[in-house]
Amino acid sequence: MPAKLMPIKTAKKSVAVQERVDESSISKLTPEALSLMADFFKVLSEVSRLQIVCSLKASAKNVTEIIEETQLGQANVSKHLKMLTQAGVVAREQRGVCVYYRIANPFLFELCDLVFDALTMQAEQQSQQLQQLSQLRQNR
Amino acid sequence: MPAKLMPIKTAKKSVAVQERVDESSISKLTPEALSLMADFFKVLSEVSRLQIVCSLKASAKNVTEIIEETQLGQANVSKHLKMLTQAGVVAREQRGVCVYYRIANPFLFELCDLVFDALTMQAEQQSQQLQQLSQLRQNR
DNA sequence: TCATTATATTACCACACGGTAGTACAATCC
DNA sequence: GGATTGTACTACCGTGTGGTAATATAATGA
Repeated sequence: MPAKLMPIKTAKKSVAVQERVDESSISKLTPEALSLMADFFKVLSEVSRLQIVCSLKASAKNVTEIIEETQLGQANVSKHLKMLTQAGVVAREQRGVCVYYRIANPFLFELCDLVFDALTMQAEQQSQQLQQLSQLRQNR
Repeated sequence: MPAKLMPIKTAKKSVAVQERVDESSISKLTPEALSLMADFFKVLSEVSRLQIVCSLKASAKNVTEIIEETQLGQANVSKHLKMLTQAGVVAREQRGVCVYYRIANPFLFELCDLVFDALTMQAEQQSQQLQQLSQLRQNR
């Protein structure tokens, strides 16, 4: 039974006890905890997997539908879905002959939107800086 | 000049125009945009780099200090710092002989805390489900 | 000048991983 | 039974990348 996680707003509830961390802090995490985080990020660090995740945003889909939407190879999609499932990012559900996958935790979309916005702003700032630079060069 | 990005709360301001996306949505991103996101996640998908990022949470540090704190090899740290710098995650600043690095965008910590909380809750739920399962087995 | 310190770079190895062809397997249909 | 469909798995190849030793470079100090 795939478990729904709570939305971000209420997520701070009970953090694993981490001998006196200054409240939700990355600074003193053990290498093991960092390894878990790294694994999570690794799952999201491939375009194909992000494509699959995106294709599941609107609704749950079976493998064939995912293949059609992403234009990825069948074995490839199957492999990625296995990884996404093991990571708890998507949930698997057999319906008759087909196997449907869905996002296990809507938190993922908030996260991706956040990252996308940050990257967008970063890109904007960089282009602004380039503009300022070229203006400086012209005014010289 | 490393640019500070805005905190999460106000980050939604100006998203790159993406022909009628339903407001901050991953669902219809181009493969190119997904590729940028994947690259960002890939930077954070290695324990060593997360260790370096963590070591910079308290304050900016030079390479030698980072090496001491993380216990990583010098060439290794240098390589990772280059990658982190190119990704815009950390900023480089030469002070005399030493080179100091600092987190370029505090947004990163909010992101990592969010992910850590989510992973923690996920782990908690899984252990709860295991408990329930073993109880079911006993009551049988 | 020579040694030392701080950082970066290169070359190399080992390994992980993405993609794919081929195969397996179950269910359904003819 | 035989063919087809939907999904998973295995084997394999090529590439990317983390770690490290060795080297480079620049600055500082003896």
